[in-house]
This record gives sequence, structure tokens and C-alpha cells, in this order.
Amino acid sequence: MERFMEVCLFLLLRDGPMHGYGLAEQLIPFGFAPEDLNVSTLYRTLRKMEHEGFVISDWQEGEQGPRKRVYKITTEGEENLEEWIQVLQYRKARIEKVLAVYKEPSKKSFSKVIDEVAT
Amino acid sequence: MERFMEVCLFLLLRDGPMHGYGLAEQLIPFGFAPEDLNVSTLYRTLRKMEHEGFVISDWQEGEQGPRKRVYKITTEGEENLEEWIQVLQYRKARIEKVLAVYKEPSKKSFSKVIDEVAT
DNA sequence: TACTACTATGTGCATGTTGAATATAGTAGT
DNA sequence: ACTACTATATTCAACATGCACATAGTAGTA
Repeated sequence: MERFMEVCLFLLLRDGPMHGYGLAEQLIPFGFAPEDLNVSTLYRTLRKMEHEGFVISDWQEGEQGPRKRVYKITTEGEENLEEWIQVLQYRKARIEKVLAVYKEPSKKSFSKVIDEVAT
Repeated sequence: MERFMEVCLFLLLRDGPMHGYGLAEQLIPFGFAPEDLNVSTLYRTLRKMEHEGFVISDWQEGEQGPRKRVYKITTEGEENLEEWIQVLQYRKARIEKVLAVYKEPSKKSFSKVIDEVAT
């Protein structure tokens, strides 16, 4: 699932600014339960997204606890999300193709089956 | 699409033995048109699959042209394919989750929209 | 004969993505 | 003091993939 988390982060940030730790919670319904979430990947991905101009961040201090880096999606980020959606639709189609062929009866020829039984 | 070609190869070999170059042609309907197929990855993957015991190979000579290494799926390989199908079903579900949320109307709160308009 | 195209299999190196472990630091409760 | 929770980030290693290149047989053709 190459860069799947990235798409989920774009999707979550589309609904409003959020900091990394908060995004971690919101990622759960996308298959990133705490035991399946690598927080290193999460923070690293957010930094990369900002470096590419798809999000911008600001430090939010004053609240209790450590300071939060709050990310906000940019126009370029929103465009990038739409490209990612196309990619996901293509991936889905390819997976469905495999699942469909898997469920088909085997196309193994009769002669090949005979060969197999003979061994 | 982490190791997607591997699953396609299992699926094709389920229908009978085949050599790498022949598998390349059969991969086309799975999104591996010649310009999208990396033959290095193809041959490398087949060698790895044999090393793991999921396929076995024999050299087929006598025909015209260079000799062919013909791969045949093993019982372990067939079992591995079934595990891969489970993985693909899970991947498909996660992708569908993202696509569904994407199509939902934005959950951005009214107050956040006001903030945005104010800037 | 030399050249080109197609068939056929592989290796070496570089890049990109991810996971595990670790570091740092603030706050709250016992 | 200690523990737990919140919060962000780096380093190193492993894994997957792409690109370039090497090798070799056969067939057609100029």
C-alpha cells in the first residue's frame, strides 16, 4: 500500500487543520489502529508533505502539554489529493481484476490435468 | 502496489507451468503492459519465489531460440496465493474506505469555514 | 558476412518507502 | 521521585522497485 497513509492525511486535512498526534487518532478507521500505525512514518510523511508544498504548518503553543505543529492543506495539496484519488481508483481496479480471475474456474487445459494425474 | 506482480504470477502459474517471458505477455491484462512492466523485477521475483519454495523451475531446451526456465507452482505456493488474496481483499476495503470518505461532503465545521473566509 | 530484431534470463547500482529503536520535552497524577 | 500520557522528530536497517547493462540463441536481410 505504497504511500497510502499520505492519501489518508490529505483526506483528513481537507476537513480542517490538525496536528500530527491528533491525525494519528483520526487515522484509525483507515486501518491505522495504534498497533498498526508507525508514528515515525506519520511525522516523517507530514514533514515531507510540507517540504513539497502540499501542507503548511504552524506551532500552536499556550495549551497544556508540549507544543503542537498544526498542519493545514494548501491548494496544491488539494489538487494532489485529487490525483491520488485517481491512483487509488486504478489500484482498486487492478486488485479487483486479480480477485475476479482468482474466483474464475481454473483455465488449466484438460491435457495439463492429465499430465498432472500421471505423475 | 507492494508485491502486486508476485500475486499475479501466482495466479497465472495456477493455470499451468510457464516461463518468464511467456508470463510477461500474460501479465498485460493486470496492468503490466510492456511499457509498465519491469522485466528485471519479473525475473527477480520469480527467482525469489523459487528460493522460498513457492514455485519450482526446470530448463526447457530443444526448442528454437534461447532456453527457457519453466516455473511450476507448488502446494506451498498455492497456499501462499490464498493468503495473498486475503491481503488484497483487505487492501481493497481500505481503498474503498478512502474513496467513500472522499465522496462524502466535507465535515469541516461552520466555525472553521468562517475562519477561512475571514483571512 | 554483418547487421538488426526478437526471444530469453539475469546482475549491479541507485532510489524510494517503511519499520524499529531511540531521543527529547511538557504536563498531570500518585 | 516516578509513571503515564501527549507531542515531535532523527537514525539506521530492511525491503521493494526501476534503470542500465550483460549475455546468448535464432531468424531474416542487405
